Amino acid sequence: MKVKGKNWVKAEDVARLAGVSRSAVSRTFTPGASVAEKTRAKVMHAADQLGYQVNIIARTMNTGSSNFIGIITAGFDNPFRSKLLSPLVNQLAVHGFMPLLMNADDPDQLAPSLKQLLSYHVAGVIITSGAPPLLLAEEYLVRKIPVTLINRHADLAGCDRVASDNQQGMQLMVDYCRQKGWSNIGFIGEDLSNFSTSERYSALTSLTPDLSVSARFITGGGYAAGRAASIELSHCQALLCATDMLALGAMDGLRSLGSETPLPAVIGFDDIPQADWDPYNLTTVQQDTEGLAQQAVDLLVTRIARFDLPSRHRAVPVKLIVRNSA
Amino acid sequence: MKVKGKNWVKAEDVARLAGVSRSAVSRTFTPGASVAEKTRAKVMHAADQLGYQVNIIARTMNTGSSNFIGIITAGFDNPFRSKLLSPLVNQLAVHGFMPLLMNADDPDQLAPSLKQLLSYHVAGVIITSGAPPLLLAEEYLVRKIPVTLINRHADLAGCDRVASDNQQGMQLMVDYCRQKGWSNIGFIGEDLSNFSTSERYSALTSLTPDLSVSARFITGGGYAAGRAASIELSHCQALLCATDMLALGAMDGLRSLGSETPLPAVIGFDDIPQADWDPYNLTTVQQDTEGLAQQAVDLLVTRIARFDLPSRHRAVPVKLIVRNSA
DNA sequence: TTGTACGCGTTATCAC
DNA sequence: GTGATAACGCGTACAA
Repeated sequence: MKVKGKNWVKAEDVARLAGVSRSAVSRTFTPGASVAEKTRAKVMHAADQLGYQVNIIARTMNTGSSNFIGIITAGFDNPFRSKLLSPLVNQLAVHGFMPLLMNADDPDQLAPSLKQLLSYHVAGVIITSGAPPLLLAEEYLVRKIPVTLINRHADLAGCDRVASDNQQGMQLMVDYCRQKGWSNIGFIGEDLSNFSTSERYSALTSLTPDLSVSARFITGGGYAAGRAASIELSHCQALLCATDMLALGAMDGLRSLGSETPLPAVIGFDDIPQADWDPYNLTTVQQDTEGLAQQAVDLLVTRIARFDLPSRHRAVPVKLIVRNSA
Repeated sequence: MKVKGKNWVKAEDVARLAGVSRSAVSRTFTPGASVAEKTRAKVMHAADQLGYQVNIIARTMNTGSSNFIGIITAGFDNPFRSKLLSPLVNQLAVHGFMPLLMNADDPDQLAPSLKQLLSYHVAGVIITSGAPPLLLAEEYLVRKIPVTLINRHADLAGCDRVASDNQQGMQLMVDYCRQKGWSNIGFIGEDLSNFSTSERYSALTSLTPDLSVSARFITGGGYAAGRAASIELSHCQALLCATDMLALGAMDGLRSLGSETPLPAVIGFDDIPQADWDPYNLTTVQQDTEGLAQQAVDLLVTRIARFDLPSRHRAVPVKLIVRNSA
């Protein structure tokens, strides 16, 4: 005798109690199936009584299409990515999808992780900014599994992409600088291999042929990196940072110099919760995380419905939040 | 003709290519099954060639036990919870489990979420501090699905619990205060219905019969809450906070008063990354998130193997990190 | 509208 | 050690 650990209530149990066939139960729980109102009522009553829940595993097996979506991201410790995770999970839930979370902190572990995800027959994959190289994602596209990138470069044909409007964001920053009369500008970014940094930087240079721009790119791109980089750029009038983490570090770096010379203004990008804290009061370009999540899920859902679509790209508008740091 | 979207490679395909039976393929991928080395080699070769991955959905259906673990948490925006999420996901992966992430930000949405999770036939559930009332979790225990709580009260018999050693943490704080000669102490916490706050507060009162302790409990328990509460407690010599977020807010609240009177020392609890930032340099009790995650998963795994176990509780040691705020 | 019968891809069982 | 066969729980074409 097989010892199955659990004794799940199955459709057959409900059918027996309701005095109908098993198919009737199945139809009751299948959206858009045809069941007599009276039968449906009987079934629902019996189901409630037994605490029946459709076994999604079995349903997936049968229909061949799962409602799992892989979310591949790195560094939950990064406040912006955490901030993005919430609406992402919520949006997926709205569409009836269940996220499978994969941590890509360790680049070496990414390949096996992606492989493993495959065996869950995910309906789609969302890859966020922090995650390492995604040549591996090709495996998904070959299998006609949609891949959506958030704030990443579209290294791959056939996958959709949503990103904050970096061009607009830098335009806002530059306009603000001009308005203030700052012409000697510094830029702090992560590695140039980082999509957000490189796109924001190239937007900046294209917008400011007339201004003096000195830039520092620091691997890692966290608080400490910003802190270090700012010290080398203290002669600027304004420091534009590719992320808020860099900006907050920069502010502290500048402050550590003492107040002998006037300190540069600092502008960030993201609007993480910490930007609003007293010691910073950071002026920053706010990313619309709700919007990013909504667009990403929408792209994914439509492509799941129909894989043969041209690659799409959506830019989500950003907003300048003026506080005291600039 | 049924139109299945994908053309997954199945065991049968591998079997055909390898010139063996489907069972041989299954055995090759089933840990601890008996296969001739030569057969295994043939199978592996064919599998690699076709890019075969075991269909976990089908395996789950058959064996009756899934490797899904539900993680129920609220507020990824809380740095401490984000910090905990990483090792949790990693630990689960180590044991071959796949986390299903449920956001419990909206208490009203929690009930349906938990119900839904049930239909994935999760092998177990982890509930973290932020999540709303868990009477609902009883549904799981009735079905013999293990539930492990992290930094929560064990409202329920039969579920395991892991928490930082709050008693020890408060002892460290109090010892430090005595050593410094502070006898007029303030405490800032979230609601008393919050487990961490209430346990830390009662530990504090039991440890300090001889000292004067005034306390403020503020719903929400974030940065703003700490900021507001601190102002009412500025007469104290030391402010002990139930979380780092409260502590950081408290420091800023105190600073906003100007430096007319000497400001109280501030000690936090968590050690989130922001505690180490320049403007704060917060002295705090560090929670061992790796340890919490490891213990939680261990408890879960052992109870999955054997449900009839007495309720267990594990306290994870904490550590005082002395910085400049106290 | 309802019930019967089959198939989804895998693992477990049982003869060989 | 290996291959045939029976489950696992559900959706659905088909016949009634």
